[in-house]
Amino acid sequence: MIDPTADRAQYRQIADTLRDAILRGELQDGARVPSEERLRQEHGVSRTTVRKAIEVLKGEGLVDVRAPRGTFVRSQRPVDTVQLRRGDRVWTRMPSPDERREHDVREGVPFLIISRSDGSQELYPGDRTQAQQSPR
Amino acid sequence: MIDPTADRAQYRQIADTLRDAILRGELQDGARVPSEERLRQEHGVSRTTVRKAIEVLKGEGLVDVRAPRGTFVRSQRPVDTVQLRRGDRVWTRMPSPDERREHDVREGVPFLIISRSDGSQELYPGDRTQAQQSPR
DNA sequence: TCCCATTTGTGCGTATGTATC
DNA sequence: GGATACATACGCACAAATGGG
Repeated sequence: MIDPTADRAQYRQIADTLRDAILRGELQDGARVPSEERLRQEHGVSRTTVRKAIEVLKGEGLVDVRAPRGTFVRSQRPVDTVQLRRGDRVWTRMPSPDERREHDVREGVPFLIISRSDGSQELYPGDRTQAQQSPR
Repeated sequence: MIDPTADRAQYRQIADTLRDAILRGELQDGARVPSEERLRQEHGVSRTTVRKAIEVLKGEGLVDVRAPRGTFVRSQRPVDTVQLRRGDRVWTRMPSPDERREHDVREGVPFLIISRSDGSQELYPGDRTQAQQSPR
């Protein structure tokens, strides 16, 4: 139950509740998160507040909002593995909206970036890519 | 000038304008972004709309909101380099609010995660860390 | 110290649009 | 066509922290 008088903002409390449910596996990959209207009633808050909570989870890459179908728990296991070579460097940053479109990446999903020693650069969706050192 | 009748949402148009200014260097590292009230007047929209635009830029890690002082262009910090060893894997994901506090990471900044072959895991702030293959 | 203006944070209500089922 | 659900945008109000006088 959320507490309007608590030190923590109501929308953060709701986000905490949903995050817990996801991380505990109560809401599994692909599961539907209750609708904004449903959450609004459950927690006795405004729709604005519910939407802010969902925003938080989107920013963490935990959910995927597909309007107007609903909001769903995002599966986030790295599936593609990219091999690293000597001298390669790896870093990460958030994409711009244009880059998200171009690379088909959802909100809350960072890029995994590999700079090869020859100067070339490769961008990968961070929710399904991992880089690996050649085990030799 | 933003166009309320355009296909693109007004808050996205405002975000585009600000992003351009930042990327073109018109708003430099550490520079103050105009206040919400100022932007509201400039673009003739509601504060809600302005705040959504800022949200977008926060999500991209381009600005840093320090209430109630203002919103600032995020300055890029010096980059730490982490050495990769054989069998290491690298990936990325967004932190939760708790993790952001713990690792002193701002909104819109992803983690760079290194899994060592011994099973241990290291989390780094993605805005100031890169991983590198030992050049041997 | 105190007051005040500024600025962001949080939360409410409302309305309309649009895509899906 | 209708119900549902998310997107966008407006207005309002109050809180809290900062900084200047």
